[in-house]
Amino acid sequence: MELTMENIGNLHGVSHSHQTGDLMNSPHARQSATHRNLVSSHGRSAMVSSMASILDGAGEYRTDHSLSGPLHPAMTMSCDSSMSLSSTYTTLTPLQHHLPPISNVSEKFHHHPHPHAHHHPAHQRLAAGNVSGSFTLMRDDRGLASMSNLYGHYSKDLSGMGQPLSPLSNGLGSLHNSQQTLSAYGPSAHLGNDKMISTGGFESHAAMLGRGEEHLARGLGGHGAGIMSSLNGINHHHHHHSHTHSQANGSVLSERDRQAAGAGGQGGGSGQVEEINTKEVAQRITAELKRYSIPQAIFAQRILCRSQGTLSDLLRNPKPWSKLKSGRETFRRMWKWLQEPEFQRMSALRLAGE
DNA sequence: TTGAAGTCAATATT
DNA sequence: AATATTGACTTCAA
Repeated sequence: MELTMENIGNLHGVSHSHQTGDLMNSPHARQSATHRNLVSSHGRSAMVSSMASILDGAGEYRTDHSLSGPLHPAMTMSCDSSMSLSSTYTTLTPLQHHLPPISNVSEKFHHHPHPHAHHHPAHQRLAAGNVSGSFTLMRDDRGLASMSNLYGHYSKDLSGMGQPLSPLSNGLGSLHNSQQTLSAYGPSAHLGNDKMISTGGFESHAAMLGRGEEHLARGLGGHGAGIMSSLNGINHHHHHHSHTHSQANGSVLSERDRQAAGAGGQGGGSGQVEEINTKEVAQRITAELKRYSIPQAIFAQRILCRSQGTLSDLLRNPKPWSKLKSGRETFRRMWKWLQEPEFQRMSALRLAGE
């Protein structure tokens, strides 16, 4: 999917070279010539295999993409290059399907066509049928719960919240989500920037699209303050960076970009073409990782398909969107992850790693 | 050819 | 154990 987005994004910009570039980048292609290549390859194979299982007929799919065009969803697929070919039908799949308009929530799960029913696909299934709000929450909860099994640490967070399970806990669970929302607050203040994809304006869209979670959390706003403070705290603490970024704030982006957005704009936009407030995303990712005790290495590898060192650097010294080239893809992934409901995030972490 | 952007893998720190 | 830093290396665009 992301490819799709990428392509679209790049369209107005440069030509094909770009998209291919991205594709090539992530995988192993990079340092091919070197000896390292060998080394990297091993990790690669693992990924590939897992991917294959996820996408079941991956191989076929590629060749035959025309058929499955619409179905392969924006799901949590990991890195891999399989889609390079799929770029064909790019324009059509707006990534929208990712956020089904309420009624079709169940569809979402289709994408998860994994052949092996091995684990506990159960929770997903259950979750499916429902529509917005409250149900979404339920799903989340389940997701988390299941996750906790896999990752010991996750549970800790839950316990910390004080309410393991119970209907109410659902509410709370999503609540802590709100931290994201709150962050929206922060940046806007700093940057005074409006058009970033960051939580602000975008969020409403998301909500409209049927993504109950976020707006819901937002509604609860009350504690936002508390969380907020924590974020800010982080900011302040880290004053020690020796880096000389001209852009301490990070994101001063452009006014003119929005035209681009508008142009491409179709309302649906789950926002792929938009610019991302890298600083904010970095903060939020950092916060989430901490919250769930997800090590950078895991996140980097499974969600971003990057190394721990890379992630660490991106998190600490995010470059402004306007200065990014292919590196945008990485931030898009982070952003996308942030946009997903808990259970999906977790499953993504899980899937890529098995 | 050169330089910037991105990464990785190894290594240093915490 | 997790995160931070760094040197090497590729790719892309002047």
